Amino acid sequence: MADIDKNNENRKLTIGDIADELGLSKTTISRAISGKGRISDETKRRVQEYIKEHDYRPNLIAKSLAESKTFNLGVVLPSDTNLAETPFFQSCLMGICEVAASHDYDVVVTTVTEDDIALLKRIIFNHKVDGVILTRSLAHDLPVQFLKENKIPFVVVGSTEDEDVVQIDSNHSAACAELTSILLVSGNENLALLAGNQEHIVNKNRMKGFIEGHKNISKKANDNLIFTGMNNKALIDRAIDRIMMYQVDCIVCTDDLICSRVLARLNELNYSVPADIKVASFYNSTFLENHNPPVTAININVKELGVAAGERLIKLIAGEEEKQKELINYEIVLKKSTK
Amino acid sequence: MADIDKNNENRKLTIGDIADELGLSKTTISRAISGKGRISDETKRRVQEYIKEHDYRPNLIAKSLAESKTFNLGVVLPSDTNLAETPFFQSCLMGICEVAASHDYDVVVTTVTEDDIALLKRIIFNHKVDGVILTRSLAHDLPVQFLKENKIPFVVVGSTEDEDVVQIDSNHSAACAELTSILLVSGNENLALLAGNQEHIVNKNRMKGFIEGHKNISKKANDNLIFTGMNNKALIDRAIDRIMMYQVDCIVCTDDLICSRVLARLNELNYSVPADIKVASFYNSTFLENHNPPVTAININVKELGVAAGERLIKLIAGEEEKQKELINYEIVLKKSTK
DNA sequence: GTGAAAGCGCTAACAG
DNA sequence: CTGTTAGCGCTTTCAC
Repeated sequence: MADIDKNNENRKLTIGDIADELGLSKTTISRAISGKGRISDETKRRVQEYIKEHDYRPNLIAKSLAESKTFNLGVVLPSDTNLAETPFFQSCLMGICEVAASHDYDVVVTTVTEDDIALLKRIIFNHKVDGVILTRSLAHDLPVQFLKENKIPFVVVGSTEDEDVVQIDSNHSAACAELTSILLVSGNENLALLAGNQEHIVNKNRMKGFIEGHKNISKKANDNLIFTGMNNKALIDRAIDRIMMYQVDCIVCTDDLICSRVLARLNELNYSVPADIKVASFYNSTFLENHNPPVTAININVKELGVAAGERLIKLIAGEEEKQKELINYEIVLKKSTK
Repeated sequence: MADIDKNNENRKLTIGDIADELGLSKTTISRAISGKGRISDETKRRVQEYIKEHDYRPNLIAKSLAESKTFNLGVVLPSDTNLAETPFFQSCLMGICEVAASHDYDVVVTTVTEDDIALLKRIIFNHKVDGVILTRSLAHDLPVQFLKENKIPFVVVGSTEDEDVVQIDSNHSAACAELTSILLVSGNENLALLAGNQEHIVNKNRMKGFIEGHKNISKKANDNLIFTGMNNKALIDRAIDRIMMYQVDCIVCTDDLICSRVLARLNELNYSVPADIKVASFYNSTFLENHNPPVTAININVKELGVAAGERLIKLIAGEEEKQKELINYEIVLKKSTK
């Protein structure tokens, strides 16, 4: 008989069970839960009491199917090896998880490389997510192109030239310009820049800031002292050799990874910071803070970036359009490495 | 008429559409796709050809509902702040994503803190995942307790005393014992240990290894030189002051975060490594490799750990039981910091 | 070898 | 204010 099933302790409680138990219809139960549609306070109360008491948990899968919504946000992390070393993505993810949960969403993560977005395609074609957050921005951005083509709501943490794309970023070029100007007016005649992969928009913007920081005080950056594509130890070491042949006062790095190698190399060569040469970074990290001497850098609250991205995506999914670009604050932290 | 709907370009192709189009039943299409049940090679071929041609994507949500399976693995990341700085979790996650995708699973992440597992409860009660991977192991482990009570398949990356729990880890105590012995027999009389939070099983095991490393060569670790709970700068600095009053030859740290602070502090105090004092770490990182001098440490392939965990969980979900504990290899890397 | 029909648990017109 | 009914897209008995 049917009761056998219903009495089975392992069986999860459904909306139908509650309906039977309370002598109501499934619709009414559904309404009591969602609050949609008209329903008397009395029945609503009865239903909600029953739910509390019996610890009912709605089946989100069923809801998903009925509403064609997954209540999942997709987060795309780069799996290009060197990037896994950056705490940036992790902090950002934490922020996203936090907002997601507070809006009753969950987070599905997937990885891509610069030229392989198969795993992103997977979660889209399998209908696993309602929208996507990209955690970096590239010059030739496959994910952006793909998501636009497929009309999937998405936001990017970072900046792009593409005006239709919703972007959440800190104002890297402004921040870098500001720090650069500060360095220049505080007695540093010649700055050298060690910049990362120019395929990454963030690095481009930081370099732009470096150049603007010069312009802002009517100087011109020395092209011979700008090194791009500093992806590995060997390249950085070679750049430093070149730099030390000029009258450079301060080495500026676009990120903490480059900076960390720069500091190690200077140490190896027995140069002392800041006595022999100063060092600053456009991206802060605990390592740079812990370093001796502590390193001047630009601080951004990455988790907040994730939170903002999550909130925007959820609004986008709900169909609420807003301004396309959102900037979060930064902070310039002057430390001993440039004093 | 019904055709209006069917001709709608935006509508996703369903199993029913294919059935109509090919003059077959939904059942047959389903069988052709899954390979389950009897079906003629000819029809199977026809269906698969149609699918390729029209780029059909099955709706996993519907499949989930029908099979009561989500095809999602839950990954629990700690959101206790200091841990976000560790690339460990990120690398581990990359590994999990990789296996997941290769087995047609996706990855849902959540966060917990030492004493708040509300977000883990969320994904379980909402039926968002078929199983869970815990990425750290605590002495008083709320997630483990909760998952056991609710009979959810799960594996932990790390070790626990609880024998029923499926564990994937590297053999920390053995590795640490080995490194400790090596240090002792190569001329270091007195070793000091700076250990992290003992609530984390991994730190306990590393400390155990440190002590065993002494025993193995018939020595005894000096209790006065073992410092636990080294969670912050101030505590570490104070420990170092104490250490420098003894005849310590080498400072051993349980992880790279502690080690990074140790190196910075020694530098501040104008001690030179390895001339004045040697330094080693039980956990390697790019920072320690990039440091000058490079730091002796224990290397483990974290991504591999994630891969193993993912594979085990997928088997567990499929109902395949296996041995409870799995150890992956480690490697001891001797560098200049202890020479 | 194939199909009809029921069902997974929920939502959403449409009636009353 | 509440119930009836159909449906989301797929799987799975059970017949034929």
